[in-house]
This record gives sequence, structure tokens and C-alpha cells, in this order.
Amino acid sequence: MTEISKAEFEVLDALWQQAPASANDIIARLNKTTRDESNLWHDKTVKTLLNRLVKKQAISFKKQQRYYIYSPLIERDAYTLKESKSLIERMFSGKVAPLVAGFAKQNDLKKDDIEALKSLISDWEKNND
Amino acid sequence: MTEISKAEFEVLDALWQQAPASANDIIARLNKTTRDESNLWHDKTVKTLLNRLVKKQAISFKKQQRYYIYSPLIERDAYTLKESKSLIERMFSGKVAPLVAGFAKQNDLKKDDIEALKSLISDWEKNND
DNA sequence: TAGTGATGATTACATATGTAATCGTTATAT
DNA sequence: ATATAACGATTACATATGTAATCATCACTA
Repeated sequence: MTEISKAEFEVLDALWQQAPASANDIIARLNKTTRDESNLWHDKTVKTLLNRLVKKQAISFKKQQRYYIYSPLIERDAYTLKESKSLIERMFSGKVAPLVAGFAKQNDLKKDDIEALKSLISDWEKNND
Repeated sequence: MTEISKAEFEVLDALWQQAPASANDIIARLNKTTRDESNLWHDKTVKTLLNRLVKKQAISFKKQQRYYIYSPLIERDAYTLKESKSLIERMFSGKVAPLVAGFAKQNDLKKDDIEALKSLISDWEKNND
């Protein structure tokens, strides 16, 4: 699977929300969460991106009459993990802690982040002591 | 400051290692850490990327005779934090914990990651109790 | 002093990306 | 039944990106 661009990711993300889905479902979802009116997704644009995602084998479709119904071929978790690892590899020598440290320094960690992290750590320690 | 591409980032990263630096310094650094012989950075390529980084105002240069000596205009920490936040915003609704959870699930957290995270958390708790 | 080599500047060029418009075909509304 | 609207397919096009090659200058070498 080749690279997925940012715009393609947004479209794929709308499909991940609920799949399978038609192009119109996806367009509707994209525009539902779009705050800025002037920034609506254009029908044609989304369809181009769906096509590219098909070519990149990130999604598939089957015909339902003359409509296409799309489904993801890759999983969201797998993809986001791959991208995260890539960024952390390139920017932080593969260590996740320095990224979190950046957030901490900017005061971008909220209590529930901390709770989630503590829980992850205690799980880890349960398995790796 | 516009976007910095992946290739540009690698060049900038070599400059961050030690600045100011000449193009040749940077090329040498890039190729020092390159394992694969067939994958060496080409002189011309690096210079193109340096030019683009100048245009994007990510770096500056001053003439030293007929050579250029480059310096970063942006800080590594600031840039990597911005990119990290962008990715986490796009992929994890702005929460850092789910990213770490992905690493945990893949067994990609090592003991020193855990130690670093614990330390971050205890610092955070010291300031936010 | 004429040729060679190193430097930055300019140009090149294929592919990717964002953002659509147009085309051909079919379904639908009048 | 005909015009129109809705689909997907194809085409468009500016800018970004990876990856260099060529050009104009200047310095150094034989």
C-alpha cells in the first residue's frame, strides 16, 4: 500500500466511521463535522479521492446497481499506528516519550491523558516485570 | 512558515545537529548516517532542498566568501511538537494517550520509555494536583 | 594562462496532491 | 418520451515533492 495523503486520510476516516458506505454517505459525514461553510467538501473532490484510495488499495467497492458501496481494506488502528511510528522514528529516534514530553511542556496533557497513560503503564508493568 | 517535506526535514535535521554549517557539512552528515550505499544523498539534491528551505524561511544563510553558511530559523523542538500535534489532532482527536496505546499494544514500549513516561507523569502531578 | 573543478543559480522532469470540471450513461421527473 | 439530474470515468490544472542536470562564475592547478 502506497502513501495516503492528508486529504485522502480524511475521506478514509469518514468511511471508517461507518462502513460500508456510499460516496454520498461519506460526503455527508465529511460536511457534517465541517464547521466552516466556505470549506465544504465538494462532491467531485471526494469522488476523486475515493478513486485514488481505490487505486492505492486502501479501500474497495462493490456495485449496488449503479452505485458504488465502499469499504476500507485497511484498519484504522493499523494505519494510524504505522503513521505514528513513522513520525516518531523520523523525529524522535523511535522513542515515544520525547513526543509526550513536548506535550507536557506545552501543558497539553489533560487529566484524562494522564489517567490513560498511567493505566497503560500499569498494564505494561503487569506484563513486563 | 509553509510546510516542510520529509526530505527537507532530513536536511534540516542534519543542520540542527550542528549549526551553522556549510552545504558540504550537511551533505557529509547526511551520508554518514546513511547505511545503504545506493541511497546516498546527492550533492545537487541536498542543495535544492537547502534552497527550498531558505524559500520557506526555515533556514537562513550568510555568505562566507563564495560559500554559504546555513543556520536554522526554527527550532527543532518547536517544529517536531507542531508536527506531532498535527498528527495527533488528525488521527487521535488531539489525545496523546491513544498513540501511546498503539505502541503498547505492539510491544514497542521499552523499559526506558516507561521510565521516561512515569517521570513525566510525576512531574505533571507535581504541578497539577 | 588555459583548463578543471567547486559553488550557488537556474532549469528539468516525473510523480503526488488538492481541488475540481467535463463526459458518457443511466435513471427520473414532467 | 424527452429533458434533466445523478453517477462514475476521465480529464484538467496549479502547486508540491523527490531527485537531479545544466549554467554561469570564480578559484585553483598544471
